[in-house]
Amino acid sequence: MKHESFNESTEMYLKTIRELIEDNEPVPISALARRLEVSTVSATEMVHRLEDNELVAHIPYKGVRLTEDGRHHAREIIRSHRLWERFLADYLGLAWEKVHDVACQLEHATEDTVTEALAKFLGYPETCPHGNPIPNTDGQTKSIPSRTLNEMNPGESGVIARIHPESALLLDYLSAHDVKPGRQVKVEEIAPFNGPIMTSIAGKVHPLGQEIATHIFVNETGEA
Amino acid sequence: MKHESFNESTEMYLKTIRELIEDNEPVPISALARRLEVSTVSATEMVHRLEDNELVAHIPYKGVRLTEDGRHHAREIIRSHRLWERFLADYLGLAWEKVHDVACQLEHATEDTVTEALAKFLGYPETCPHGNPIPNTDGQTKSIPSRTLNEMNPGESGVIARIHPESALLLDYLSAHDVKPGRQVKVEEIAPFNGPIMTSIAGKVHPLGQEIATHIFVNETGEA
DNA sequence: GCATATTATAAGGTAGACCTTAAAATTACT
DNA sequence: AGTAATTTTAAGGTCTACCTTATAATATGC
Repeated sequence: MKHESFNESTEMYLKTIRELIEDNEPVPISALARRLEVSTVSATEMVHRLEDNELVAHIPYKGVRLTEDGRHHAREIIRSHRLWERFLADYLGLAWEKVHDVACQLEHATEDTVTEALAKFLGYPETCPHGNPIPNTDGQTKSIPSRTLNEMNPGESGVIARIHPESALLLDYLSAHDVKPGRQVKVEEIAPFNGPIMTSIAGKVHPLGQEIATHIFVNETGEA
Repeated sequence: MKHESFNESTEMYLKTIRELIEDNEPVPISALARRLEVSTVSATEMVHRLEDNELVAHIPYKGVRLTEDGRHHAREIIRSHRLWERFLADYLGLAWEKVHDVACQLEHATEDTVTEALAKFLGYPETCPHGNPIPNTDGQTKSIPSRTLNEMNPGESGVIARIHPESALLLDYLSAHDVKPGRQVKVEEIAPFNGPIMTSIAGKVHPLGQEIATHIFVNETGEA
């Protein structure tokens, strides 16, 4: 396992690929490009560079997979990111919805030894403030069994477990509507034609769009 | 006072210029280039870019001065750097000689609001672990009245106050020889022809080169 | 005052990470 | 099987921050 350090772009791609992986399917370059807000041509170019560095494997017309090396680096970046988020929220008192952006900068400025020291200082927390698991050094990520809000049916309720993937815009919106891990949520009604999901959170009713709902993971507690 | 954010190169130049200022004299581009380890041509190009952004004023054949804006940014970076050093040393337990390099990365990933929160968390420390003053928000930097070791005469002694400017190589060397702020130091003898300065620190005799000595600031406590 | 440094400018080049437009290859749908 | 959509490749461009080599301008020391 090499311990090279890569630049910010490389790290962003690796991290994003890992965030977009679902069921071990290769991640389409178009999905990558969308998330990173670059053209597909640029993303393709970059994927070639990542291939040269043996960080990803590209299956034409299918997508990219992380190599062992790539997975390792992605994990370290995500680990660093989520640990910094904990620090920023718990020790510096920065707002829940702001820590993500700051951690996005800090994650690239942190080598493994520092990440380790930070983890120790924080007492090896298991999740970031948005509920996402902090991978440990040996690659174990505590999987959280939960469904996304858009998969739930009217009448079902649960507890918000995590927001994923995060973005400043999303977190700002959710924060303003009091949607945070730990909150009890109930699906009241789903409007037709992919309309908003009417949810009640802390006594109030919030209409949440379908796309937003895919970012909200809920631990079900039963029907009501 | 604008609150733009600049890239790492820009910040490194501003910081370096501020570190090289002495007696308000303009900093020669050659000195800048040497410290940043780039060619004088590259440094000149970059200085032109900084001029375009109104961060520095260049006096041909003399050197560069920071503008009001440039000074402000340089101060914020140095503030952030030294606060991170305190955090890394005091809370994460990283080695005295290692924190500089790590802080060099973190400083560029930190916006002013985070620097503020960090300062508060740390209890507004006045110096970094290497003894350098942490500038406060309104531009005040506690000046430390001290001489560099190479200006001292045989027989004089004092307490090491600060190491400046810092670099990984220098700090590693000094750490290995137990040269740190707080240590009592006495100049025993100065070898001729710019030879080493024989100093006694904590009972042991250390020969220190002239160049290294210019980085060691001492508060005199009298002669002996 | 003149030769020697030092400093500045000019010219041409590289690498990384983007961009656009356009054409070719492949996959997916009916 | 054929068309439409997606994906990839190609070509040409931009910007930043570097590089080298070479020449011009200014300073400094004797």
